Parts: sequence; C-alpha cells; structure tokens
Amino acid sequence: MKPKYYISTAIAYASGKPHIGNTYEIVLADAIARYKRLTGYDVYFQTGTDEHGQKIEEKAKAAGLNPQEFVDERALDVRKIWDVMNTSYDKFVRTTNPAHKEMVSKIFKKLYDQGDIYKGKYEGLYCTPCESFFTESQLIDGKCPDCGREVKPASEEAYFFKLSNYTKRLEEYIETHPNFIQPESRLNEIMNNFIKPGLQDLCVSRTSFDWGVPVTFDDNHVIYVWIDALSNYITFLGYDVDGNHSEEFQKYWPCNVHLIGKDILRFHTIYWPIMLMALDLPLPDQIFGHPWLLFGTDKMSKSKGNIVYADDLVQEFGVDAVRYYLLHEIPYASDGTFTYELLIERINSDLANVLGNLVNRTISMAHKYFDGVVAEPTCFEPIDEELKNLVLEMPHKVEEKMNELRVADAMDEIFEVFRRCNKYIDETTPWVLAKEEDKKERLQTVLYNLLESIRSGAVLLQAFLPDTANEIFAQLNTENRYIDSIDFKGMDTGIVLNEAKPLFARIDKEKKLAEIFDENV
RNA sequence: CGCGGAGUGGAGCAGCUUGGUAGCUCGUCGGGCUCAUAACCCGAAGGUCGUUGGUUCAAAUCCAUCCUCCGCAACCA
Repeated sequence: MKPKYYISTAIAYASGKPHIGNTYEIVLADAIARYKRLTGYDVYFQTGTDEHGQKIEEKAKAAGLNPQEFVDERALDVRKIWDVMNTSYDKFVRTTNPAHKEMVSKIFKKLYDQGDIYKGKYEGLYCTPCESFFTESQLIDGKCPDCGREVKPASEEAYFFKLSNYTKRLEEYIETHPNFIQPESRLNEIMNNFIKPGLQDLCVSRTSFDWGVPVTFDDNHVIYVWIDALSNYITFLGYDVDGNHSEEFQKYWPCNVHLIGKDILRFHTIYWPIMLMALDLPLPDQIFGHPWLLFGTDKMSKSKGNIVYADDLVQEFGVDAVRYYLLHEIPYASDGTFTYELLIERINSDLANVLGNLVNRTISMAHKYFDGVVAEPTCFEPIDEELKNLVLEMPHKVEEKMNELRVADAMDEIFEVFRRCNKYIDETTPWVLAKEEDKKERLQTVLYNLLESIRSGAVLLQAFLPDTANEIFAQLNTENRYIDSIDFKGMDTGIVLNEAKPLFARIDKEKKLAEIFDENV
C-alpha cells in the first residue's frame, strides 16, 4: 500500500482577489503534492477559503452584498486563480460550508464542556464610535488607529480558551520535535515571544459582529474565526467530535505539512496544536512558514498600487513560466522579489536558453540525421559516463532537497542536468560525427544519451512544470514518465520523434517591458 | 538593553554548525562552435565577505562592540 501524504495550504481569507505573492503558497504546495504523487505517495492536498469574520462582514457591506454573496464571489476568484496556476488540489474547502460550521460548533461545545473554554470578561481599550477593542500596541499616539479618537478601558463578556493548561505540553512537544516548526528562525520567534513567557488565555468569541459560526449555547456570541478556520484541516476530512471519524480522516490525519505564510505562524504553532491536544488528536508533523514575494523591495499592497495578479502574468508569459519564477526565485527562508525584469531574465536564460533550446536542438538533430528515428545506443565512450551518472544521481538529489521542502534547490538539480547536456553536445560535436559515415553508431548513441537525459529531466519536471513536461514527452513521443524509469535506458527505441517545437519563446525584454508599462499607464 | 533573522564581486544567493587558497546562477567583456530559440561551449574581469576590536600560526567562518535593513511583539485575519 502506498504511504499517505497530507499537505494543506492555509485557507485564503476571502476578502479580495489574491495577488501573485498570495499565489506562491498554492503553487509551492502543488509542486510538493505533485512530487509526492510522482514518488509513490497517496496524496491528499487540501486548500480553500476562510470566509467568516469581521473584515468580511465589513467588506460585504461596503460592496452592497450580503456576506454570503460576497464570499461566494471571492471564493470563485480564488479558485479561478488556483486553476489558472494549474494546481492539483484534491479538495477546495469553504468555511461557510454547513457541515463544517456544524462541526465547529460541536468542537467549541466539546471544549467548553470539558473545561478548556470558559466564560470570562474581555478587558481592553475600547473605541465607542468604532465599536472595537484595541491593544496598547495597536494604538496610534494612544488613539484609535481607525478614527483617531480617544479609547477607554472597557470590558465585555467573552469566552476564553485556557491555553495555559497546555503551555508546558506544547513547549515539550516543540523541543522534542525540532522539525515541527520550519524554518528554524520562525521557531525561535514563536518560542521566545510567546511560549516561554507563558501563554495568555485566548479570547475565542466575539459579540461585535455576526458573520461567523454561532456559539450554540449562547446566542450573542460567534466563534473566533481562527477556531473556525483552523478546524478546516480536520472537519473537511471527516473528523467527528464523537469519534465517528470518516475513513479519510483515519487514513490521512495527522497532516504531514501545513504550508502557511510566515505571518500566520502563531495561529498554527500555538492555537492549532493546543486545540488538537484538547481534542486528543495527534499533531501535524510540520508547520512550514514560507517567506513572501515582495514587489521589488516593497510589500505588495493595494495602497502602494503595485499589485500584480497571477492570471495577468499567466496571460502574458504562460503558466509554467510563472510557476517557475515563483518556485525558483523565492529562497527557502527569506523573502523573494518580483520584478518583470527578473521574470523575463529567468524565462530567457533558464527556460528558453537552457531547457527549451536544448530540447529543440536535440530533437532537430535527431530529425536531421536520422529522420527522427531513435536507435539503440551501441557505441559508448568514457565521456558519456559523467552525463549518465549525473542523470542517475538526479532523482536522489531532488529527493533530498524535496524532503526539506527546498523546492528551488530541487529544480536546480534538474536544470543542472540540462546544462550538462548542452555541454555534452559541444563535447561530442554531433555535427562532426554526422559527416563521417563510420561514426553513425556513435552519433546515434550521443543522441540517445541526450534524449534519455532530457526525458529523465522531464520526469522530475512533472512536479514543477507539468505542462512543459507533457510537451517534452509529446515531442519525444514517449509515455515513459514514471520515476522508476530513470535508469538511462528508458527512452524507447525504434520510435519516431515528433516535430521539434520551441517550448518557450525568448522575450525581447525592452520591448516587453515597454508594452507592460504602457498597459499600466 | 523586548525577541529573532539578515548584511558576501553589477543583481540574486550558497559557504558560517565541524576555522585553512571565496563558490553558484544571471549580467558584462573576449574567444570558440554552428545542431539550435543572436542560442550553446570555453575563458576573463570584478569581492579588504557591514564596522571596529579580540582569540588563533590561520577567521566570511569563533567571541565582543557598534551600524543598517527586515520580521515578530497576542484578540483584523
């Protein structure tokens, strides 16, 4: 039986259309999910939208819609982008789903009944006109950050989660599971800022707005959105408070990795594990807080007017070019940058020159010298060994990188092979071999080695650039695309290659930038 | 002194745990080749590894100080 692998993204907050930075997460998750499927795992990949909360209620009102109508539109926006990016999620979940809401209510009730949640008083600084509480740190010059007016201490009834009961257990868990929080710098942040100083009880209900899951036994309150949102990881899998879990739940839980943005690490590394402990469920293996994609040196934001959307980029450059950029240009633990210049440079140098041109020149030669017929390799020379070894090592190197979720580095391992292929062509000079009749077998072997190397690279590329990989297989006229086929003899012989077509067009940078600039004016 | 991360050739990064000739991709310049998408291959230039001081035969790598940037600092998500 295949081992299982459960990966989730955070559910996107359904307040607006996600920009290219927000899109990184789903693409990253998709690459990991596809890779795991490729390497023999039974993968469950869940994503979706988080649709409750004050902000959404406000935004809906501003848009003149009721909240449900509003989130229906937003969820569609999100899903469209996820689909444009060619992501292979197994389930797209929405927290307004009735079954989810019902289970969240039950979870809340259970935690209340067993004493983890209690009713108390929330005390804070209140701005009467805004009907909002603020903390000291949120205030601007001691005034309400929204309207600038005075705030005054106030209190209201609220439910609290007794996190303090679990602090010790959580601390021990994190200390004994060094990979639970990744990257490591994030772990330190959480430990030192929150856990070690001691956790305050978390206020888990709200009375200032209605758009949420109601507290069934106390009408005025709705459940704090994070309790609602985090629960998605189990409710949609078929978790049941009474223990009648679905088969899916029993099979896939605990999650192997929750992929999230570094900004919501706190919720996933403190509240979520504690919720699970309270529910007596095993904790996920890993929470990975990925970095962000910045626009130049700035954060992307509406107010800065520098928002770039994935669907626009895909329209302009193609889905795999955008996927490649996202997966390759964002380092493991520090923020990446988006600029059109860099995007075009990556497309030209990596995708068009190194990969596209390699495939094109190789297949072209096969056609030119042998009418596209792939012959059995019979004439090996020592120089072939280096290429062969590199190809045979590639899956292991990629595996190592992927096990650490170093996706950019994993892709580099594949491109390393493509670069080596280009060099191999210069070393073996097929055009010289072609001039001598007695070098025919050698030429056939050289071409075979190249085709097989390309095919092997394409096998692994399926995880990252699925369309491109498919196109390569199509041009190679092969269906040998399984991971086990990387043995340096997996290319079919006797078949006829299809026509060589450029995989990626080179882009005239100046011209393209001028075009984009004009459009944006 | 709140906590944490980062400062390496024009750009983006690796190296730092376990000190010992500074590495990769891109860009630039020169050369080669012609199968190919002005592409591919080879070579070169370019770095006092943020500051100052210390430990050491030897420091990007260890210690200390300072400077700069970024993230976090609990009820928006």
